[in-house]
Amino acid sequence: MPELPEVTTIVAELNSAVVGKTIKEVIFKDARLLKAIKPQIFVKEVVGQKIVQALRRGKVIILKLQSGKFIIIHLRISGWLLLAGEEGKHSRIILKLSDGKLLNFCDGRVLGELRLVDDWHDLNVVKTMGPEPLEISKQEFAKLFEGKKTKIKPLLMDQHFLAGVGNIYAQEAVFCAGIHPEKEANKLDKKQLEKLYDCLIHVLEEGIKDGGTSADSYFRLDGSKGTHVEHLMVYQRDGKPCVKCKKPLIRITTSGRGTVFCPHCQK
DNA sequence: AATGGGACCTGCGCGC
DNA sequence: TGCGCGCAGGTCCCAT
Repeated sequence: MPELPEVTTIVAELNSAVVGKTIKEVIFKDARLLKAIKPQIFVKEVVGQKIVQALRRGKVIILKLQSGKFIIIHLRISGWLLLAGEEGKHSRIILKLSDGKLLNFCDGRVLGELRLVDDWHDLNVVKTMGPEPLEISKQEFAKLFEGKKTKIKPLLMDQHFLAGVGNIYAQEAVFCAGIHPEKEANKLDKKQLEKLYDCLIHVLEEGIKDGGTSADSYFRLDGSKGTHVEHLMVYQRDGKPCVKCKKPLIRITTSGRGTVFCPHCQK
C-alpha cells in the first residue's frame, strides 16, 4: 500500500521526471478513477498544460499545472504510477506527455482517485487531515494523544489524527516501540510516547531511504520496486520468528485491519 | 467521541 | 491444472 514513504518517493521522482513536461493527450482505459469531473471537461482543462510542480500531503499526490489548477491523485490500496514508453499492467488513465512518455495511473482494484481542483487546500480529505508526522516535534506528537482512548495502532493510521501512516508503518512503529497494537493511546506514559515518536520517524525515514515498500502492488515511477520490504520486522511476517526474541509473531484483526505483532515484546 | 460494519473494487491465494 | 470462493485494505458513510 502506498503510504507516506511510498508517496514521498513517487513525488520526488515526479519532480525530476515529469515536472516541466506538457500533457499532450489523456487516454481513458477506465474512467471510473476520475471523480467529480466529466472526462471531456478534464481533457479540456489539462491538455496543453505544463506540469510545474509535484507535491505531497499525507498520501495525496498533487500535480500543479501552469493554469494554477491541480491534478489530484490518490492511489488508495492498489494504485501506482508508471512513467514509461508504453502502457503498464492495469493502466486505467494515461497522460501522454510532451517527451512522448506515458504517465500511467495503474490500479488493480480501481479504488484510486483522480481529480482536478482549483486549490488542493480545499479538498475535504486535506482539510480534515492531521499533521505531517515528519514535521511535528516530539512535544506536539505527545499532545495529540491526550484524552485519546482509541487503540494505538488504528489511531496512528487515522488520517484525521496523523497524515500518511498506513497499515505497514503503523505496525512497524508499534513493534519498534515495544507497544501492543491494541494498547489504549492515553495509557501510554511519557517515555513510551517519546519512544513511539522516535520509532515512527525512524520507520518512515528508513522507508523513504529504501524507496518505499513493495509488499503488494507498489512500484516506483520507473516500474522498479522499493526495497524496504526486506527490512520489515512484522508486516506480513506472521508465524515467522520475532527479530528480537525469536518467538513466533502472531496476527490479529484490529478495527478490521490485519495486524502482526510479537506478544512477548509488545506490551 | 469512538467503534463497527458495509460499500467501493478485483487480483490473487487458497482449498479441493 | 483448473475452478470457485472469499480475503485484503484506504477511505467514506451510516448506525449505534
